[in-house]
Amino acid sequence: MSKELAKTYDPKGLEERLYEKWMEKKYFHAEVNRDKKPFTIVMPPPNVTGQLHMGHALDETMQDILIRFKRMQGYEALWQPGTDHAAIATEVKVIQKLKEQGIDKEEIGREEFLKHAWAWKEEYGGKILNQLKKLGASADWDRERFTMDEGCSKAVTEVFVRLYEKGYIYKGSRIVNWCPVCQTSISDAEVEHQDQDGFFWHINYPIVGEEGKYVEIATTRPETLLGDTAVAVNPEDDRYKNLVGKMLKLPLTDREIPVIADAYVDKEFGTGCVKITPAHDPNDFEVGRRHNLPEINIMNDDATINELGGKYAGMERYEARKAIVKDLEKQGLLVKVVPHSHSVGTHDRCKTTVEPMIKQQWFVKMEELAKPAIEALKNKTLNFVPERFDKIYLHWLENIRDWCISRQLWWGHRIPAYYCEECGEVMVAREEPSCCPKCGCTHLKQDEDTLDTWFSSALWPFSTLGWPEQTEDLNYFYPTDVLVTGYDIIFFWVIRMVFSALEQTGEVPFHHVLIHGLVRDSQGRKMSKSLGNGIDPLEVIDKYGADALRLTLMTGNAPGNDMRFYWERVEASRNFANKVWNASRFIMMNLEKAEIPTQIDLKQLTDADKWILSKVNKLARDVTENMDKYELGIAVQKVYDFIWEEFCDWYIEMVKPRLYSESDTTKAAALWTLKTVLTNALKLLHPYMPFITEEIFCTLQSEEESIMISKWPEFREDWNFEKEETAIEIIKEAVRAIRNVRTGMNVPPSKKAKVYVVSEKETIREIFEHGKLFFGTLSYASDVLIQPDKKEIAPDAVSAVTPDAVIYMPFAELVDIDKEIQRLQKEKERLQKELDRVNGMLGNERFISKAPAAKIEEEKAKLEKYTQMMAQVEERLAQLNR
RNA sequence: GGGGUCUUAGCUCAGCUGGGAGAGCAUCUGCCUUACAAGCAGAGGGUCACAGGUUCGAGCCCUGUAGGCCCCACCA
Repeated sequence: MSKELAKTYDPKGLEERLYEKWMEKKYFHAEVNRDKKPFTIVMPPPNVTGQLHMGHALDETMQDILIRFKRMQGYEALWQPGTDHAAIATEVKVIQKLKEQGIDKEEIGREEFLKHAWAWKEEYGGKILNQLKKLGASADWDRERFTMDEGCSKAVTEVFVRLYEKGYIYKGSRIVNWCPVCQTSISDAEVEHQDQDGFFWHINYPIVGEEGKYVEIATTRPETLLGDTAVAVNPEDDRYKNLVGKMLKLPLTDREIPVIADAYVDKEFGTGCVKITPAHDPNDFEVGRRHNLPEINIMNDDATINELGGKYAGMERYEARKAIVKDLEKQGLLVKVVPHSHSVGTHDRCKTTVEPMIKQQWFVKMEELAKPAIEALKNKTLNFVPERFDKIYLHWLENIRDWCISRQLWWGHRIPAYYCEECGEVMVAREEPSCCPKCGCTHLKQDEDTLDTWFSSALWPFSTLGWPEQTEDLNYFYPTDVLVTGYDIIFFWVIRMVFSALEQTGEVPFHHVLIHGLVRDSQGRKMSKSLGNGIDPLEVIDKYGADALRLTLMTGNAPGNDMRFYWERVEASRNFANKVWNASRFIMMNLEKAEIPTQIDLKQLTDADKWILSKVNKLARDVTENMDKYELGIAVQKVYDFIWEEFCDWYIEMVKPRLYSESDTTKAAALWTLKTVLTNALKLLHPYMPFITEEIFCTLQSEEESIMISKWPEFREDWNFEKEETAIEIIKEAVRAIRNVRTGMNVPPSKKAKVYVVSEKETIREIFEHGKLFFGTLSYASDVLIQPDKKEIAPDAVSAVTPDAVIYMPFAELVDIDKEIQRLQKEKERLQKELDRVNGMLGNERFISKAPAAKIEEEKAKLEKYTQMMAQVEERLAQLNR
């Protein structure tokens, strides 16, 4: 009846085949369906030119698990995929490629360059999505989007115009972070602070008209001296009060600058006198604006000194520093040089030291936009998992500064601002205006700048669903349910999506943010290209299969925590896959030999059948609970343990004698149970290991089409068998005790022995009577005798004391009495310790009066159990010592 | 300077709402038992960083200390 499963588990053969089947059958596709509840995840769009790395693998696996889980639960599950144009990263790559061909960006011009960029996108873009498919990602590929496609671009323009009209976007001359290598401004979020060892140069600035008198300042950047327009002191600083208002001769220049008072200056730090360079330091910029100081930009865009730098013009900034220090020294103005470690801002992408520069840029005013985003978290419309990321989110929003959104790049969304070449009028519009509304001329020019790449990704959750149109999709699938991403991207993306969505759609873009950590190498280092320590997920898939990789990434790792990658762990995952495979093969082999009914009266099941059915039933309940709480690692651990231990190591072994017997009347029940439990376990495992579960499921359930659209198991009352569960646990306890004793006495399984189960309690004897068949096999018995007393048992038989029964095994010549006594002594010690603990608790009045009744009952039951066991052990010892 | 996080078996890590310490790998012992040696059956191994506190009871909650990691921050 069943199809045959391949002899050995080979992920390579089946993964590709099954993925194709899923695609063909359109299982990943989601449509508006009012009969179902929607469940939506938007995929963090990987960079078009990106290469799949372990971080993606983890991120996508988590999303796929959630989507598959919800899909099986009957939700209309949409996983919206796409790619990001990754403005700066892509532009840099295209420039590099052109350079290799001897082509210069500036030479070919904007239009031509963009052709190359699009060609690049066509060639490499989407490659990463194909790599995701190898992972098993069940995203709705029919809906694939790109941040620069027509719809997303329209959304970008719309948002820009709206924000501009509301006054939230403005253009201004501000100090921005400038990357001299990439030749563009960057936002604060893109600046990485690095502690660097540097120096404090103490320099004397001569006081004008007071020969031989100086003001000593201290700076870490002497080259910026060329742009100084003041020296500031703290107004409360008594040492310098009389200096305020005086003029200083700026060394190496012919300028004179004033001494001003500003509270920004820290009296305790340095000399208490600060040189003010408004054009090259954010703080100085503020001070400068407060005091109306001139802003002298002394640098070119590539961070060389410009013509305002006099003799230093043309020098690179660090070269200029050296020259200036040397000249100061010559003039005797250099007081001292003190080693000093300070934090330097670098561009996160190219690691170049950022140069603060005053530039005309576009900004988003953040204060008002931040408020609803803060509120959304506080009123729990938005939730981080784990919660500790709340603080990071709030702290950033509460201290937010305006967002510099213009970039001096070509690859990206061009700013929808137009300038009249006649009168200079600025127009921000959805479409290019035909003429200037002010002067009527038609000579208009669009702003040269493009937008920060994150400006478009901030709209991703709704732009991909059709916004600004009020589409059915948007209506149905939005707001999305959960966003899965790494903690490294909260500032760049998560926060910006939240405030953008709240402003544009009036709703949070998602209700939960599931945060994961980094996948590091086996030594705990970040995987990086420069270190060459990265592990290619595709290589792992090639060697062990996508299922093994997915399982590896999901086990032994808590939300938000980093994890290390070990090949050994992949191997362990693969071994588990192999276990599942073989167990399934075994079951199918047996199913082939006999007819089994599709439906069965549960009364026909034996205790063992009911036990495992009850177990898998509870497993479904627990796993669902864990998954609902995003405890994906805990959930899969439970499935793993169930399948390997309970199902394979215990249940299958219990059932074997029934299967092998010609006459056993409960064989059909066993087969039904095997099939049912396996099916349910496979379903619970499916989100984690989609391929192997599908392959087995389809072979096992030939009448069903696919596990991924099968129904997720739910807890059902009629599969709950408490009594049988207890019964089987009692037998398992006995089996373990027997095996333990046998190993301790070096009796191999091949040496069968009679096993006597002694218990005064009829209920216990009944339990063993019911399970006699498999109990005998599991405990290597030649015969099982169940009796109320020790009658007929040889006095030198070896014994094993369990809470419910005492087991005797006459090993005859094998018995070493001394060894047996030793073993029993050890057991006695262990029991005594337990008894002491329980007695300690129960003897504590405060425990009795304060602990919950259930707990007290539990301890009392234990006391009884241990007391009984102790009596048995003691009796046995007395007997042997005789 | 502020915040977060970690410290649990030899290694890497789980441990959900406080109630007798777990997994994988490694080690040791015995097994080719007709699904699986990528396996089976057992074993050893932990004052849960340290010091206090709350509690009948703390790996878990609170405070402090030490060490590691991370993030944020305009001290020139």
